[in-house]
Amino acid sequence: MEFDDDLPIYSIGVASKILKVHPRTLRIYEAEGLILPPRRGGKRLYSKNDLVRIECLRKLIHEENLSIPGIKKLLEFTPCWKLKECSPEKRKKCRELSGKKRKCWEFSQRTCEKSCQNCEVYLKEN
DNA sequence: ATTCTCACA
DNA sequence: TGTGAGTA
Repeated sequence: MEFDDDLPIYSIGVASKILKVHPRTLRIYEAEGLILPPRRGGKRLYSKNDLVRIECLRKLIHEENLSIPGIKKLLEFTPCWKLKECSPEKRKKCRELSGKKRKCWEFSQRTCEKSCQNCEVYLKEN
């Protein structure tokens, strides 16, 4: 099943082991707002897609020589409807609802190549 | 046993 | 980025 990929199931310990990165690094990514792992009982839980996103971050940092602030800049200049596969109609609603509350990329979590349905999720939540 | 936050010889 | 302290 594919929708399982968004289920938060990995603890930071498991995630860091799979990704072979220091847990501290993962916490830093979150503090920088590059990844938004939901928490349960104060514990971060990463989904399969989160792991993919993190792999993307590390690829950008190491292979593309981008810094954390650099990536944040990149995201700021990349509207969410370019990151995701949003229909013009959906896009319109999205902008009406989001307004100036949050920056696009703050809720447009997605992987490098695959899109997600956060748009719909966001619409439901509001 | 694990994770969390904070701070740094 | 990594590591240790003190908690929860």
